[in-house]
Amino acid sequence: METGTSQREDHQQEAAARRRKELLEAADRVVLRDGPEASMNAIAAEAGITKPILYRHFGDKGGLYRALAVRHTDALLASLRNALDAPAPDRRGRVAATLDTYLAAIEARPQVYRFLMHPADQGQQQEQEQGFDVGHHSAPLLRRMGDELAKVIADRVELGPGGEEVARIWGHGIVGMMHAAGDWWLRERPCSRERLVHHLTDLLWGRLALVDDRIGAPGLF
Amino acid sequence: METGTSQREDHQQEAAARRRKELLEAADRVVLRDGPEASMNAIAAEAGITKPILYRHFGDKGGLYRALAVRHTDALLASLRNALDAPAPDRRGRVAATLDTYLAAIEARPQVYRFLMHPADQGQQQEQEQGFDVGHHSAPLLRRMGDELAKVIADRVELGPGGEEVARIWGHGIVGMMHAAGDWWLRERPCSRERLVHHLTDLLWGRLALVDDRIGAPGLF
DNA sequence: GCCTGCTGTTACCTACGGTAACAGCAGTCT
DNA sequence: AGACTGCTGTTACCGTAGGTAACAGCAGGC
Repeated sequence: METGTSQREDHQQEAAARRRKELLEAADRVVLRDGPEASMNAIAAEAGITKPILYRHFGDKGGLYRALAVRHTDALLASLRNALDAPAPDRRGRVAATLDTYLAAIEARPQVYRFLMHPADQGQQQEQEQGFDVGHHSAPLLRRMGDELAKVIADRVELGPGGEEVARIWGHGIVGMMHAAGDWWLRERPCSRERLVHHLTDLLWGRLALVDDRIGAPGLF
Repeated sequence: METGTSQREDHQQEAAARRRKELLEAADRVVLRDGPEASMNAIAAEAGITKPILYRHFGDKGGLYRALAVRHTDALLASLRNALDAPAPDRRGRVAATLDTYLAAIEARPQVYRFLMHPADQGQQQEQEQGFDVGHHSAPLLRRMGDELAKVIADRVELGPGGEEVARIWGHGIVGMMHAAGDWWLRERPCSRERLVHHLTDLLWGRLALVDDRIGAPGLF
């Protein structure tokens, strides 16, 4: 019959999924320790096994890295959505809270951040039916955040005709602003997180348009 | 005496500099053809020599890549400064022109762009007295652009007390916005360059603060 | 003629990603 | 019971990449 077989298959799939999780956790530890250039050997050793098993589970290095990235990206996106939906007096408050959530996350775990943002360009092979569920879920973090924010903007703000296009542009632009400023801030720590959030929100709120030209400057910029 | 020796040294240095330039041009061709993961062997072959010479000139792969990046980055930054200084009716016009210059550049030579922006994280070794002039001139493009824009903002806009901090934050934020939006746009080509520039400038000009909430939305974002 | 400092070579090392080929051990089918 | 399947795990290997001796030749200054 089929039930016996499928029961067994279920058990095996379940076991495989558990194993996969264990492997991912081991990989996580290594990446956290060694940075994004952790080797497959090192990860296998940390997991207490040898390379071929890793390859059976994840196909290739890119597969493993994608799986890892998906986990972290999902977690970060969830907390961002949370901040975007949290109660706050006004839209500006919510935007500031979301920026702060992001910055707090990268501040708390810079190694993870480095791994997600600078994944050493792990090749652009197409789907190729590897059999894993990673698919296009693996779009790098920046693009995924941009897309998500675009959706939120298109949903919640009235932009008139062509608004969807504007929402996408703004989504990716804002995410990029947050990312670059965060990256720089994380390296140089030139000020507190609050001040950074405040000034970025100011920028987004159009203060650039409002400030005066410097006296003596040639009226430029 | 010393004059003879130093004359000779001058000649040698000069010859070395020429050679270096030739090698860089060869490397450039290979990178343009093969993308950022071009191998040292391939570059050496293109230059008509073998690996050790490359290593004598550039120390290691990172050194070569940095030297290449500096060339392209300098060129791009020069054209951006140009756009920022060009005559335009108002500040908004200048900002739009600068955005457009950047986007036109990455549109014209996406391979170079990919090489500069996703340089496969070529390690973070400190200076180490390698003897080359690369030094901290090699800060990745994004950070250099951010710093440059920060200078321009601080110079030309009156931001009041603490303005330098604000200028740096804005500089890196704006550059990040431009970069992420450009990266996304280059991949998806969802609209013309003009529209992208227009909407980004709008964003920078505070339209986000001005638009109404969508009717029916929970008043959020 | 000898030394110095470059250019260039061949030949090698190490480390990494990736892949057979094989052994063992469940549970299933006959 | 035994053959079969599908996993887990291994050792041992391959190709290629970055990087490094060690050595040969060739200019010019002493």
